Amino acid sequence: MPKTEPIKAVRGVRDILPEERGLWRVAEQAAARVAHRFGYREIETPIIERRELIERGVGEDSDAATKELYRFEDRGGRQLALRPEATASVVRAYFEGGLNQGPQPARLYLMGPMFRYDRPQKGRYRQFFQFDIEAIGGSSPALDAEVIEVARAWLFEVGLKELTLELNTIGDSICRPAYLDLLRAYYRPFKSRLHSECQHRVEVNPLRLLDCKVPQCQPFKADAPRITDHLCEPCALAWKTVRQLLDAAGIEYHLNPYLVRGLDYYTRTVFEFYPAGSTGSQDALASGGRYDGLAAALSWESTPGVGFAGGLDRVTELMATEGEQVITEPAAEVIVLPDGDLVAEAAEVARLIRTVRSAAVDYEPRSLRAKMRAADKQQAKWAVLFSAENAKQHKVQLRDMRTGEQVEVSWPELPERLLPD
RNA sequence: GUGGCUAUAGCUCAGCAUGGCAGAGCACCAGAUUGUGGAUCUGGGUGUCGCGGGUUCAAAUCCCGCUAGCCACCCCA
Repeated sequence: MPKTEPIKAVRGVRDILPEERGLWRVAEQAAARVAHRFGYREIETPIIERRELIERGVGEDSDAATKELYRFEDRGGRQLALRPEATASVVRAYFEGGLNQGPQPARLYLMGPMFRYDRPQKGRYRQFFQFDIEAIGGSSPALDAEVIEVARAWLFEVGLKELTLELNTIGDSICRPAYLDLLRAYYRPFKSRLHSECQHRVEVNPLRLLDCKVPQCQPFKADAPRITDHLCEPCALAWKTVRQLLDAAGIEYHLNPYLVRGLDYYTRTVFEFYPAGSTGSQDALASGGRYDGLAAALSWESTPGVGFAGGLDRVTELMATEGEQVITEPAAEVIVLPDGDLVAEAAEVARLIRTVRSAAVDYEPRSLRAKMRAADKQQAKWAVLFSAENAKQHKVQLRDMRTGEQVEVSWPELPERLLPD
């Protein structure tokens, strides 16, 4: 048979191997614990959705929709997409599942894979995992602060305490249009001195001018009008309340007037958590904000909401570099090493042991020495070995791998001898 | 989508400038130990040199294309 190229994983995705999986479980369990502590209930939504939901959910002109979306047509000709984030799906499920009829707000959390077709590098994958929190059906600024507190509590819980919280508000549909006009008016005279994309932004999406990182566009930022000076009364009050609540909770934050969301239905609070000292935007561990216009953009009844998405890939990466130690339990506590081809007996012995402890059988046709070495490598706590003679008498040699002590035990005695302390 | 760096054993990497038998350490396998792990010693290379083409008597080495990883952009978790 001609040798052909072995089949590898597709670009930008990866396996979480057993050794690494323990660390992930720590991050996931912390997320679930924190979510429950704040009264959030778990929800799961499909990773495939109608393309429209996704496109309208992330903004049809956004990068996420135009160049990063995994889209495909199914066998029935339906236009589908892999979700690049969870919020639109959760909002859809909130209405479809009747959660809008229950107590408000609905506090929901979700964990799962998201997909974006962008160029892979460390901390950025085409399939990545998010911990997602959404509080839908409530407009209180207290929920904004709560969601930020949940994000922080999670990061704290997994040992990431050196954090920077960037915070801003972007107003709402009442006050933002007027502010955008001011911003446009301010930038128009400089338009020719901006880089090409920003020239376009002046008319189309002036908010994005504020977080442009191209050097030639920087000089104009400092004197640009700030949204915080042009908020309508309700937005100003909400903005003040959020900050007061964060202060009261002892949560430090850094006001960043250049932190924006480029989409119309994002409103008021926006925030991002970074590891302390980080500069790159690709290091964001969690980010979120309020999206009072999203439900309407999806053609559901207008409903406020706020939430965040945290990146499991980046969080576990950081946990590992911060030296988070995860005790890896042995795959099996007891390893049964039969002599020769005493397969049926070995299986029976293992079955008896499994009433009290995990047990695996070494069926490989190799020397006892090799099997012992393998048992040692797997950090088994006990080895159970027996010869044909032992098997006939329903006896085994029970060896404590830590002390090297070895005793002869009859089959019926095994569970008792191996009882967990 | 743009620019740059990289790709040799399971892992970390040397070899490449100046073409000439594919290497080291760790890991792995076997034995010493007459079937009982860890320590030690001995032996074993387990490889389409990322893939495809080109130049050459000869290519891991030089040239071209592709793929993948990493880095900086774009953007995001």
